[in-house]
Amino acid sequence: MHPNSYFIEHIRSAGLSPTRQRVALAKLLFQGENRHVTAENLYKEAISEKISVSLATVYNTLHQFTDAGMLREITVDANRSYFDTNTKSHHHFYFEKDGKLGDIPDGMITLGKLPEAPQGTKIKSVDVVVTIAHVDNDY
Amino acid sequence: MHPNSYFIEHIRSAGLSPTRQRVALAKLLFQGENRHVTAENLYKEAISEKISVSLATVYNTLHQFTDAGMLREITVDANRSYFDTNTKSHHHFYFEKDGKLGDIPDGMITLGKLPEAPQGTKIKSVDVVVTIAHVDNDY
DNA sequence: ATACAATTTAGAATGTTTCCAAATATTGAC
DNA sequence: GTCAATATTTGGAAACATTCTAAATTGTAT
Repeated sequence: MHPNSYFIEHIRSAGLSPTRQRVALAKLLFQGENRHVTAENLYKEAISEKISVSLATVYNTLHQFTDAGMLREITVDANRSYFDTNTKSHHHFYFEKDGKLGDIPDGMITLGKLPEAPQGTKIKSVDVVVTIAHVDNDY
Repeated sequence: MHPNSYFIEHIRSAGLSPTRQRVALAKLLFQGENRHVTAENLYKEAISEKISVSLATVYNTLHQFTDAGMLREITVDANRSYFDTNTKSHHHFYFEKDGKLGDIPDGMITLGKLPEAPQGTKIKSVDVVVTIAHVDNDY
């Protein structure tokens, strides 16, 4: 059996052709633990693993995977987009110092009742971000 | 009494000199209702009100006001920073279609117990963003 | 294999934000 | 008020993430 068939299947079932670069990126993203990546750092990782792919393709692929529900886009910082391989609804720590994201285990935050969405609209997402900063010794 | 003395005082008490442009921007921001602005749209508003100020100064001023606790920066979109004149802890709707923010009235969302911040760090903020999208008629 | 369609690519373009060094304004001392 | 010292403002350049574009390459169905 092809060593990549799992990833190829994953991509196919999202309605995308399993191209060389999509398969390679899917391997980086979906083998192993859940991950939080930015386009730039996934691109650098690919390059350092000798995967020949362009930055534009990394952007395209991240968006295609997101549209296909394989990734979830997370907004925690006004200057960068993060993509989370865990698409189940959950919340995030954002460690300002190093720009890293962490998952908040399910159940650790409980949201109360949500307001209704106005007519003709729907709630697309509810995101909770707990931003963690260093303590400044303000004595 | 100087018509701007309220704003001048506000700026002084934040430890900033009340320059022409800071006073003018403070008037736009703090007279009337609470507001959600981006640097770009505050800049355009200032220009259309014949306030002579540069975009760089708008950015500087928004950050200085934020550092001084007069504004709160809100991250809802990966491409733009929003600043909220309401610095009390509260949450937001984000209307994707037109890039506008709305406040979620206090009490409409109740957060359960929060996790502890790791050693040497503290929770800087907890932001809840409810993103509102248009309903696509997927029939 | 071939042909048509989809994807990838490098580089240009865009949009937001920050940086810079020069010009201007503000402040505090007299 | 004037002056010198300091802080602020400014336009333009630079930085950065992201999107766009049109040409080249690859994938797919036959």
